[in-house]
Formats: sequence, structure tokens, C-alpha cells
Amino acid sequence: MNMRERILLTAASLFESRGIHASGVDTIIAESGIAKATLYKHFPSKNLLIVAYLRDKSDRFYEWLNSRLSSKKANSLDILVELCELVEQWIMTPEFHGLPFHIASVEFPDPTHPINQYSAVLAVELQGYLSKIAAEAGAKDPEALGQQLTILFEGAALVERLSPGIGAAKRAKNAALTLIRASI
Amino acid sequence: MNMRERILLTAASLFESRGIHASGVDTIIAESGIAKATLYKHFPSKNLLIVAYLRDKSDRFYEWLNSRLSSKKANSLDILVELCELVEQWIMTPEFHGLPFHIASVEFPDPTHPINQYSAVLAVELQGYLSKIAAEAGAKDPEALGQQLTILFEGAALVERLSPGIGAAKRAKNAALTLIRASI
DNA sequence: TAACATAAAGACAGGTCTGTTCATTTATTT
DNA sequence: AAATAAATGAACAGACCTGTCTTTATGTTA
Repeated sequence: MNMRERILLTAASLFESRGIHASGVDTIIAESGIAKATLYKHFPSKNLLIVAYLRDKSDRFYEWLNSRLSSKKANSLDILVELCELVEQWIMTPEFHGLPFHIASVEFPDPTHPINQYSAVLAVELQGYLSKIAAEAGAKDPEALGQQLTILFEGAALVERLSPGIGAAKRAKNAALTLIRASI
Repeated sequence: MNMRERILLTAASLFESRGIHASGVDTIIAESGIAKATLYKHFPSKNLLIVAYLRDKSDRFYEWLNSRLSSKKANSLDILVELCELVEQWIMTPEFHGLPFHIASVEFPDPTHPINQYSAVLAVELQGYLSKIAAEAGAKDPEALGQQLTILFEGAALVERLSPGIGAAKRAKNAALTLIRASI
């Protein structure tokens, strides 16, 4: 019965299946079975709902990843190998519909728009996260490797979404492994 | 005074700076200085204008690329190296605002929508183009390398667009060169 | 000059969008 | 059981959307 959560879940599902602009507030309230005033009480504007959705999705992703990575010991490329496997899994889950902050940045391309800016923040966050792991793993240039992995994963997410079943995630994983091995 | 071309140019500029959904027909005609009836004569619907825009952008890209690649001789990785340089240049031009079929596929996520389907066609086209060059260059598994390069380039386009000046295109190029060298 | 095609300008219909408001009903808490 | 808080349902405003249509103006060709 948690309203906020119910709204976020419905919004996420709609944003990802129909797009953000194409998901009207009326549709969100109809689909989640709540009143319009309730939505606007929890999220004073649609933009703030979108930002909350982006934050929520990011949190869940890192939570999911951390819970599976923490057991590996540092100073070994094993962490990176494990990371690649997990990202491949993540992309291949049926619920995956592309990186949310990608979708958001494409739908709000104006760099001065708050949603575009927040998307950029989340993108930098992802890059920092991957670079940190690369550093822990002992990569020669962690910053470079982290960014390359980011590019690979974001690209794979896109290609897999646009051409499902083509195996983009697996190919990206193999490319990532090649890059990792070359970065010792 | 070519109306069709003028409409396409204005539409492209608006689609890329504001997004497709956010660029109304009224804005397109106001910006291009033509009458609404003229637009609907050349493009019977906005969807068909979008498709024409996607086709046009793709054509121009391959034209640009081919005119710079044709001089290189085959059966040498030099073609692929040259290709990477060119793609980096392409991404770094100020007019670049992301791959058009990406933007389109994100804004029209429904797989049954004609624009999403056409975007998928263009994505496959790009992959085939890169695989063909990889084959001509003598790569071991041209299909695999072509797809990996696709993923890298599409990822770099996204990251560069979302975080301009971060050097994503260059990093992607270096990653591509590593993959190319590993694919002999 | 006369006939014809093309473009302009703008009103219009029917729909959707975000966000506000208000009276009524349902929950929760003391 | 009484008082407070939260959610509902519905109507509303003002703006924007695509696509059609009509009238007036501008060229172009015979």
C-alpha cells in the first residue's frame, strides 16, 4: 500500500515500455490505480517523478551489483571478470529495457534541462563506479579502462535493446575481457 | 529553393537539438519558413518525415565514410585503423548529436512501431557495413569484430553526447584498435 | 495574356498533455 | 468514538499536438 513505491513501479514500467514523453500522468495514475492528487503530493511535478525514477533505478542497480561482487577479493582481475559476467546478466534479464539515464537523456536532449543534467550525473557515477573497480583490480590506467567498459556496456545495452537476441551483451563481454587482459 | 531538402534540414536540426517528439510540425514549418500544406505535400505524415530524415542521415554518413575509405587497399588492417580514425572524427564534429536511429528508437520504443522497426533496420545496416570492412581487412571473425566495433561506436556516441569533452570517442577508438589487433 | 501549378497564411477540429482545485470518502491515530 | 490525515474522483484551465481545409498570392508555362 506504499503509494510512493507503487507510483514509482508503475512509472518505471511505463517509461521503459512506452517512453517517458509518451507516458502521460493520466496513464500513470490509471495504471497504478491512484488518484492524480496523490501523485502530485508525492511528486510535485512529472520532472521530479522522472528524477526519482532515475535515482531509484540507479540505486537498485548498484545494490544488485554490490551484493554479488563484495565476496571477491581485491587486487585481482577476477573482480573485473566477474563484473563483466554480471553486467551481461543484467542486460539479458527480460526486465531490462536500456539504461534509464540513456533514455532520459535522449528524450530530454537540452543540456540545460534538469533531467538531462541529472542523467549526466548518473552517467559520470557509473563511470566512476567502474573505474573504482578497475583500480581495485590493479589495472594500469583504471580511469581509461573504466571509461572503456562504460562505453562497451552502454553500447551493448543499446544494441541489445534495438536488436534483441543478436547477442550484443555477450559480444560486449568478450570485448571487455580482451580490453581487461590488455590493461595489465 | 528545394522545399523537400529545406524541410529535411530544418527537421534534422530540430530533431537533434530538441528531440523528435518535442519538435512539433508547427515549429518545423515556422523554422524552415514554409507553409504547413507544403510540408504535408512532401511528407504525408510526421512519421514519414522522420523516416526520410533517418534515411537521409544514414546515406550522408556512408557517403562521407566511403569517400574517405575507398583509397585504402584491401586485405590489410589499415582499413580498420583508418575507419576508427574517421568514426572518431565523425563523433567529434560539432554537428554530431548522437546516432539518429538511436534517438529515434529510444523515442519510439514500441517494437511494432514503424519508426522503431526502421531504426532497427538502420542499426543492422551499420553492423553489416562494419562487418564487411572487417572481412575485407582479413579479420578472423569479421561478424564478431563488426558487432564489437558497432557496440563501441554506438556507446561512444552516447557517452560523448551525454558528457561532451570527456574524450569518449578517443577512448573508444583506442579500445577498437586493441580489439582489432586481437582479432588477427 | 491566359491557364495552370505551387506555395503561403491561417483557421479549424479533435485529441492529449501537465497541473490545480474541491467536495467526498476512507484510514489512521489518539 | 472523535479528530486528524490521506486518498479518491471528477471537473477544469491553458497549452500543445497532428492533420485538414480554404482562400489568397506567387510563379511558370503555353
